[in-house]
Formats: sequence, structure tokens, C-alpha cells
Amino acid sequence: MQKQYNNRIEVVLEVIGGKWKAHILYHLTRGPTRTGELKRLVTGITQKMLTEQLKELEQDGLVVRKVYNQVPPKVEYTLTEYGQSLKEVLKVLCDWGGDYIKFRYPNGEVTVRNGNEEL
Amino acid sequence: MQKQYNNRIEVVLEVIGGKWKAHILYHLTRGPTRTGELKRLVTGITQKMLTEQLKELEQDGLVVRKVYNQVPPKVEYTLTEYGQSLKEVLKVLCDWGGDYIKFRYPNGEVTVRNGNEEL
DNA sequence: TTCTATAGGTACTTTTTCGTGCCTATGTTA
DNA sequence: TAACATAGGCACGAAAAAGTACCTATAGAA
Repeated sequence: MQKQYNNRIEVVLEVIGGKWKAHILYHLTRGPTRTGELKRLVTGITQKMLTEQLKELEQDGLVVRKVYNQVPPKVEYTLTEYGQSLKEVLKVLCDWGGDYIKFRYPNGEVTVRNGNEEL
Repeated sequence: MQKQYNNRIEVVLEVIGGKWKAHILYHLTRGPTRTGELKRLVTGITQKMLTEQLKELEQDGLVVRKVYNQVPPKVEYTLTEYGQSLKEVLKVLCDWGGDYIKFRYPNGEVTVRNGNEEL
């Protein structure tokens, strides 16, 4: 069956949408990262969601999974070259999100953990 | 209960995420639009999803609903001034989405309806 | 009188996404 | 020998998002 999107934004949202992907990708923009480190960095994510999302990102050609043949296992995830092009996108999203919070909740009624993470 | 986001991207995704909002917003960037027109423009959306999503966008301060006291009813939706700031975001998303499709499916195995919509 | 156009509401079902709990493998270290 | 560290799999259930079907209101036109 031939897939057909309704518009180009649907495409991006399929790739970076959902509860976790953007946050995972954000950390990967800082360089290759091991599974356990990601688990620590992405606040609140479970093992299952992490590997699941990483697998999808890999299938989408944005992330590379590198396995070191060691015990205990060591696996490292890296942005592909094309994946790097997401940095710009993530930055725009981040900026708008930050501004929006200030606009809507000028008195800090709503906060953002890691609101200081730079992109 | 105090809401707390994990990161700033979560904020944007809550506002423009989901299956329809981005597409609705895209059309609103072109100016005030009546309900029925939106229903026609946003391919495949149902009445229910349309009004539901518009209501949320209104609550989020991005869209204004203007009711004309007529029969049959006339309702017009417009981007708020702050909502205008989304144009830039939508453009970046659109561009990346378009490029990505070319990157992943260079032979047009996957297409985008309205892929020519400009932002 | 009946039908049309317009915008919206509600109950219910289906689909998608996310979370929990528990299991595997293996070399090293205590 | 037993525990540990690391990465991941799977079954199941809960929750969120989306879709379906059907209902309301009203002035004017046929």
C-alpha cells in the first residue's frame, strides 16, 4: 500500500513527534551517546520507550546504532549526517516553545525542566 | 496541580502537534477563514476534529473565533498576533518535511498531497 | 410546508501511543 | 559462588487520540 501524506508538516511530525523523540534527538545533537546515558538524560523515559524510539529513528535514517562487541554490552547512538539537519529544526521549536511559555505564563505558573538546555 | 514540561519542545508539540493542528494553522496563516472553508481545505478532516482542534487553539491563545450574528451562522477563525509567530515555525517544519521526503524517497514512492502549498 | 445551508454538540467505538512488570545474556568482580 | 552492570525483548493493560453516526437550531428559498 502506497503511503500518502496530506502535507509536509505531517512528515516531520511523524519523525520527531510523540512524547520522546525530540528530547532524544536533542541530546544526540551533542554527540554520540550510550544507551544508559540517554536513559539518564531523557528525564522520565523508560528502557522500553527509549529503545523503541531509537529503533524508529534508525529506520528513518536519522540515527546510527553502533554496537561494540564487549561485555557488558556497549551501544552508542549517533546522528547520521542527514540527522544533523534536524538541529536547526529543533532549535526553532525550542525557541518558540520557550517564548510561548513566557507569553502564556509570564509569572512562572508553568515551568520547563531543563528549560536552560541550549541548542 | 502545577504543570511541568520536560523540555521546551514538548511545549510546541502540545500546541501544534497531533494529526490536524499544523495543517489548520497553515491555512489560517493565509488570513481569516470560515469553518466550512477550513473543512474543505484541510483534506480529510471531520467536523468534530476541526471544531475540537480549533477550540484548543483558541484556548492556547493562537486563534480567535469570531461569530457573526446571522442565519445561517457564519464563524470566522483568525490567527492572533502571537499566533502569527508560528508562520516561521511552520515554514521550517514544512521545508524540512519536503526535503526529507526527497531524501528518503527520491523516486517518488511516497508523495505529499498539497506538497506544493507555499508558506 | 419542506428543504437547504451553516456551525456545532454528544455518545460511542476504534486505533494509536505509552507504561509496567518481568525475563534473557555474559564476562567481571567481590 | 553470587551479585553486578549493560542492553534489550515481550506480554499485557491503561490512557490518549481520532473516527463514526446521529442530533440540534433557524431564516430564507423553493
